[in-house]
Amino acid sequence: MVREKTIGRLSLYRRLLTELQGEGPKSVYSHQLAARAGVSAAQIRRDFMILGYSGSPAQGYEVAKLLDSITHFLDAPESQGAILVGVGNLGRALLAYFGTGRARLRIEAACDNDPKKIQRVIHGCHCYAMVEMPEVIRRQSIRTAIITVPAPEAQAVANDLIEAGIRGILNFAPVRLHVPEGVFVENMDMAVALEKVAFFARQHV
Amino acid sequence: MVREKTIGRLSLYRRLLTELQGEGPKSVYSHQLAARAGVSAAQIRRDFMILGYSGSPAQGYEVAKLLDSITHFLDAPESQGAILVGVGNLGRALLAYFGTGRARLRIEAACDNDPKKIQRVIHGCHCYAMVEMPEVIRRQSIRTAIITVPAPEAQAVANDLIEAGIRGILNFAPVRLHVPEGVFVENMDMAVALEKVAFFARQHV
DNA sequence: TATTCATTGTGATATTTATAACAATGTTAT
DNA sequence: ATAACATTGTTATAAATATCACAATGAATA
Repeated sequence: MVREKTIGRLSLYRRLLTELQGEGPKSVYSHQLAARAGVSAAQIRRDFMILGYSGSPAQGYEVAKLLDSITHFLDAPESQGAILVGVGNLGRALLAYFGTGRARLRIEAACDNDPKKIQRVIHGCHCYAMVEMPEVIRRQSIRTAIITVPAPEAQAVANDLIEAGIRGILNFAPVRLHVPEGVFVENMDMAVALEKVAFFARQHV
Repeated sequence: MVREKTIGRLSLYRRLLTELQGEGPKSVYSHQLAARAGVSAAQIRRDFMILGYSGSPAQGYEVAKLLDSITHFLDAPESQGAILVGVGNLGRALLAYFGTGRARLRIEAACDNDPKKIQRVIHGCHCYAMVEMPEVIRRQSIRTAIITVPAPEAQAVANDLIEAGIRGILNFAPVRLHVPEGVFVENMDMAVALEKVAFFARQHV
């Protein structure tokens, strides 16, 4: 019943609303948020239906209350951690990217099997040895993982992660992971994305 | 008429088929490729309908001919270049990631406004000053761009890129770009992706 | 040669996702 | 007060996407 695309947009709306809040306005209309999000106003109102918060036809939505509603819907009651596996170029870039803030969803640990990285702190995140991974995941009750290892290792890493209790994987390795029922995988396949863009760059002329 | 999702999958199939070719088999059945791609066999056969290449009910698809057909459909007749703007952590990681091979689609140039990076070669890619960007794009007939600049700069960069002739953008900045009709944008919003994974890691229990 | 069989290509159908449309709301202007 | 208006919430509709189902194919076997 929960639409996958809707979840992604709610996350986007939350970020946009947080930015908006910093600019002053206490309330916002669907069409204003729509313009920032690059979606239709109808889409926004439809997405908000699952939140259980209603705006007013005259004032629109109260930014603060809307943010509360989205956060209540999206986030776990307690703060949630993630683990990143594979501290190569891309892994480090992601550690830096996610480093700042995000009280509710942080990368709490990294893993690699390169001795030069193990027990180091990289962009503010402690790097453990691969063998320590299951214990870290269990100790910190982590359910979300980011895979940034080379393609040939990705499936084995995924298996270990799932074995240790991971239930959601953000996969940057250019491989389709085979996972059991109940494990959610989101693929960030950058090679595919770039080829898609190149294709439509020609079509859309 | 060309389905966006289909293009992405064709790109994926091509990569999987190239891997497969290295393993020996000269032909492949839809269900074999489906297993590797993590989609249904029917999905594969349907996607292939736009290629104008038919397999045989007995032999399946000839890998080499299939690869030719996909490449003929996806790629430009001449090789196509891309430009990357923003050589920060993520930008460098992508230069490394896309560095190897890809004869038909290469990152031919990078841009930044940090004097320490300008006129350097980073992961095999020459870094130009931002002011040189339009000229590089025009000279090398580049139509595809990757944006990895900080969020506040992304829209201005996009405007300049489009002005210079870019028609497809792979956007890593956590901002929705406003672009004119005829310009294709693919957002790689990693914060949104991670939150989505975290959400479904809890739901899918 | 006739039969069996797994597979293909594609029309029909289902599901997901997005848009359109509009009554209900409540503020503002008259 | 009342009318005019822009906006909301939601139902109805459309478009995009995925699955199902099966006749047609042609190699392998008998």
